[in-house]
Amino acid sequence: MSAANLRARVRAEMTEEIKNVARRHLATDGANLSLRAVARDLGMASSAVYRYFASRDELLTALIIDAYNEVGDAADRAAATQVMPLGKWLAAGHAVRDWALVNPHQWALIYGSPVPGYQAPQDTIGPATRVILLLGATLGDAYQRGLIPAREPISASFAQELAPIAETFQAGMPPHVVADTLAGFFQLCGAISAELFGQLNKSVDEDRRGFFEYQMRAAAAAAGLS
Amino acid sequence: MSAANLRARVRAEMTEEIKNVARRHLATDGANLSLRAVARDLGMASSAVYRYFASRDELLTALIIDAYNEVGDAADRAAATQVMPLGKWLAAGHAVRDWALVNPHQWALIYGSPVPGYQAPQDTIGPATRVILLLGATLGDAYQRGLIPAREPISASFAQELAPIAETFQAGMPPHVVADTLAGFFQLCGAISAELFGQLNKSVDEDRRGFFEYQMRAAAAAAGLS
DNA sequence: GATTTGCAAGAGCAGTGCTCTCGTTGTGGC
DNA sequence: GCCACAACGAGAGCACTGCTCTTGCAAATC
Repeated sequence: MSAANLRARVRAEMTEEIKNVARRHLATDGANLSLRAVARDLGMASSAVYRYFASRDELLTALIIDAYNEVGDAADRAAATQVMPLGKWLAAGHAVRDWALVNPHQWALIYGSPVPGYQAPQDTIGPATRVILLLGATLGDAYQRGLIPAREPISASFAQELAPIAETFQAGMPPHVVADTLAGFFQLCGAISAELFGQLNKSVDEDRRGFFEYQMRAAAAAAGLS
Repeated sequence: MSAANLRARVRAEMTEEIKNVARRHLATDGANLSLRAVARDLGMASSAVYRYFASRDELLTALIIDAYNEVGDAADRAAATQVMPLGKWLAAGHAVRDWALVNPHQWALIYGSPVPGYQAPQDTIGPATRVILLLGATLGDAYQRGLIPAREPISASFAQELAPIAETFQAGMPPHVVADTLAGFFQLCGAISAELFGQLNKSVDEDRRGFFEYQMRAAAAAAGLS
């Protein structure tokens, strides 16, 4: 029994070890991850790595799923510390940004331009939507609590366009809440990516956190939450 | 004289030809541009390409500068067709998005995650700031025309933080206009990247243009322009 | 016309992802 | 306890990459 588990346990440890080394390489060398270099660091032949990951893409996929879950966990944890929707909204945003600042290359992996030949498999779409679902739930909760004032309804065609996305959120969310959730999420992604990838002027690294919060508050205010 | 120009003219044509083929490869194979493949397509030895570009990075830099200028030209042209600031703002946004939809890989090159070992040289920062400067000029013009209502001033520390960026815009622009310009630009980048890189649900590709305009209008409204 | 310069081609080096084969070693059935 | 079997690691090898160096040729200059 325990002997039977030996192989499985060693395999699980080895898989995790490979991912850890790969993450380290990702942090130093950037996105062009070399499987051979990872194998060298582990003191094993490059062909041996293929016993654990069928290809470089599959290793990248594993890292991507882990990254999505890490940032999703961070956002969930931060939101859980707050009671009011605006507090959850801001806490989640800061949590995502903090995680991105600590793990910039993993952020680039999931929210940057897609890796050249890489095609995201189905396994990734679940973890990928966690943050946006959290934001949607937060705004939806605010709407149900009456914290978001009534607004003239969005045009019918626009509402119909957003319907498939609205289904993945809470039932009964009006289209403008769905739209503002997406807009807020894109603002979040744009702000973090711009800060990370150097679009922002170098001289403003003093209190970027304040400017980030300014934007997240503006996104919440655009939705009617302030 | 004309014979002396022959070399120079052929060289210029060859340089342009290499960039064109490289752009075509970029559009089909993604960001991992192969210099050898480009050379093969041109019917020349790979080593010959190094007479025109010292390295693969230098070729990428040339493509990046061209892309920045292309999107900058498109935004300038679109804004010039409008007279009112909100019209310029929306037209510029749509022009950038339209260009990105036609040239997604070039968009990824300039606004996606940076290429692995690539370090942007000084030559790129000029063309890189054209779009954001246009947006800043548009909001600044609206402010001077009195189209943006007075707002309670931003906190002193926040204003000081934005000062270095404000200097690159028009003189006398209040900090909140600077902040809203940046926020709008990040919203633009986030929305386009999300649309291009598939963050958006596949079912909503019908009228994404409408949702994009919704976001750009919200960004303008956040700045006080509507 | 002689010489210097710009250019293209080829060979070659070190590195990559990935495949195949070949011993070795742990695992489950008898 | 033994044995077939599957999992595993290592090595060689293939086609590819970016880049350098040398060699020969054509154009520009003196």
